[in-house]
Amino acid sequence: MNCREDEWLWGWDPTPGIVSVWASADGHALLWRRDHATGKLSRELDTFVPWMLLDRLDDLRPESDPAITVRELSGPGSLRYLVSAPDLRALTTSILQNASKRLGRRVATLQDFGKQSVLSLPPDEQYLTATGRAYFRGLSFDHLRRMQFDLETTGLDAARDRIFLIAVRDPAGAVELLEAGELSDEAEARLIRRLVDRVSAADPDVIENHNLHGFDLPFLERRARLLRVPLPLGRIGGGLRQRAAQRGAQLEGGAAAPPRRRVRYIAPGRELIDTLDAVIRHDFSTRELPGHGLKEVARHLGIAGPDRVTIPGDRIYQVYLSDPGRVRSYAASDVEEVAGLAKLLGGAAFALASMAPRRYERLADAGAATGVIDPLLVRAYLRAGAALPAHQPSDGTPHSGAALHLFATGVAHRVVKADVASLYPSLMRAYRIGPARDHLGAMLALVDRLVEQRLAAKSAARSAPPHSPERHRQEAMSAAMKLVVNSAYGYLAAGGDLTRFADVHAANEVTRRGRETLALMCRELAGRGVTLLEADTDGVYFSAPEGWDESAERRAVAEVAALLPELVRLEFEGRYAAMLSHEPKNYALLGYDGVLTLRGVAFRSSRAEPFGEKFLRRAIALLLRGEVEGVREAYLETLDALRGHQLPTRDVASRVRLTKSPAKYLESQGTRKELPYEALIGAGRTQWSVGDRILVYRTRSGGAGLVEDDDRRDYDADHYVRVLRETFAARLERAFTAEDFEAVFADPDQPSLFAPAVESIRAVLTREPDTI
DNA sequence: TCGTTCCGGGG
DNA sequence: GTGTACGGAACGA
Repeated sequence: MNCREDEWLWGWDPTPGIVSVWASADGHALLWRRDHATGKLSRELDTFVPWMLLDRLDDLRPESDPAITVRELSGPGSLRYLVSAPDLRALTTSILQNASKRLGRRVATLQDFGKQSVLSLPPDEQYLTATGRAYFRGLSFDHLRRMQFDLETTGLDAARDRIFLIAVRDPAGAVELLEAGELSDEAEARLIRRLVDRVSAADPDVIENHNLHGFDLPFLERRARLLRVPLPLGRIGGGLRQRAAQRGAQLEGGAAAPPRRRVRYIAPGRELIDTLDAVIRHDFSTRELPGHGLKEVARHLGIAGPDRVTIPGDRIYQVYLSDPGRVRSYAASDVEEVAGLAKLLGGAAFALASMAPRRYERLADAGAATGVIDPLLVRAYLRAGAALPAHQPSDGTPHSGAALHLFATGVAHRVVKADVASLYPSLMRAYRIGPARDHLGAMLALVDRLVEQRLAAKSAARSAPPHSPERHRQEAMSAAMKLVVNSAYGYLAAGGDLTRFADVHAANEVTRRGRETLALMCRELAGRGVTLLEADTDGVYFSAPEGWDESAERRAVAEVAALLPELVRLEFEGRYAAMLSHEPKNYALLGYDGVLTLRGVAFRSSRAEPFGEKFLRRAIALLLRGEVEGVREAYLETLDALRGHQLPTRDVASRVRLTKSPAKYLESQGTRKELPYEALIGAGRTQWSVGDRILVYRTRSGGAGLVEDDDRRDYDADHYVRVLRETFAARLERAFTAEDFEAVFADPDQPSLFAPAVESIRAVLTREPDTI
């Protein structure tokens, strides 16, 4: 760590082992540090001089308070006065008083000045920014003492429902199940006290769960408050504290309270980590997760055990009453999976905490632009002694986006995907596009450094033994760096005055270069004889001419790659036997290994009836293999199965989430009947909770059916036959001429004299008018 | 039908 | 003293 750019990225103070920081406005900072060799935790008190940045000195009276020091920073930025004082609160009060006098109106908080006039960070971030310290130096993820707990409750409403069981996994991996035994205030209070005891005894650095901030902590806090049980989950006294947050617990506060104030909880000395944040962040770049729920994600990532018990959320307490063993197993699996998930996906936040001057838990849920890049830039400017530019309102220039082209629809063969990895940051680097007001060039310097060091981390990960801590560390570092690099563009493009250095003109220049690059790729590929299918932002699908083998495909991509600027790297991303191109961003791919991938809402929708999804998968696989007769057979079989009621009711039902309470639905029932609620009422249910998910279908008698444990098979076959044709078979429309489509999906009950023979039908590819 | 708002997750 | 995801589904005239 010697050069200036490295200090911008990592800070400069080498203090190792920081696992938590708690600083206060009077200049005291408590540090908890873990020794990497012995694993021992130490607590130390440090001091710092609280500071803030101001754009003017009008409201300071240094002559009357000699403890206040002012340093003027260099350069053109308007936040140019670095003001320090031993006590932030006293300084703030004095500034506000003076400002109120000067302006002749009451100025209540620093925020009233507007962020163009003042920058005042929370004490922990002042401390980290000023000292150049950061979390976790010399530690790997496994050095952290991590504890997981998961509440099982009788429902979702903390005002009414109770906690009856808590699964706790200690840092050594032992799982313990705490149970209330009965539904009473005393039993529940005892249960909460036992949880607090376990946390104190294990003394973890980190507490983790899935949706910890959205469910477990707010529920626990509310129950503890109602039962008057103290909740000292942190390492210093007192209960939980709060911070404002975008996602988190909706604060209840009366009906007239300001809407949607959300908070997250803080337990000083520990870091409260929600694996849901890590999942969302991961899916943001991969876009491959089926959902963000713990069970789905654990299954998808191979963390779930084969004997994982699943119970629908609204049945957990009922099941507990009749078969407590199942719920114990369920809850134990939850904390095990959370521990696995936190390690698998949480490494990026861990790595970010060793760069940016913020607490680990803040970096785990922060958006990368305002949450990571901005703190890095603030620290860089202060380190350089340079004044910071203030936020600037938009000049009205609209933001222009990426390109999207659909060149052909229908079925194509020998499909190749080529794309530019990290297109936007590459363009920023290649053409030196950065924020106009960033006079230090810190943003581009950071992006350059991150890209270079990411390559190093990737190669270090590859050469480390699989599953080793070193491999995990390097992979996590690489993921973190990718996250920051890819959000650099988002930082530029952020609307309004959200980010300090936001610059629409620079952002538009990036997208313009992006469109230009994509167009060049498409033209050059087409010029080499391929058929373009679809191009989106940074990548293109094309179909290779008959007779090309993989090396010919690669050669074409490499030739085009050579025409692009240095740093903009076009890569051969994959090749597929066939593709069904339906609409922009909606397509199916059949790999040479036989694996079928469906993309886009047309092919995967959460509400889709299972029989239709199964038909669609089967029909598309056959279609892409050239077996049109098979497609017809699949269609006829599904028709027959529906008409003969051979399919279980579950297969025709849609999964819907309830958004109206019983009372609210009864209010509107007169004006509009809705299938899900009619199904509930028809099944004799008068109580349900908003958020419950149910399976509903349309019955033969035109009513609404609720799928429970039984299988009544009284669904309206004609209705589902129409659904089969109109919503599922219709997804194959582009694959055929209109006449052929009618023949393939003709109803045998309504024979047509002039239909072409299905065995002679071939799928087609149709050029769309889109040109470049 | 179209624009706008809400949601994702947790029991 | 938070952060501008994104794409579908539900809502409200």
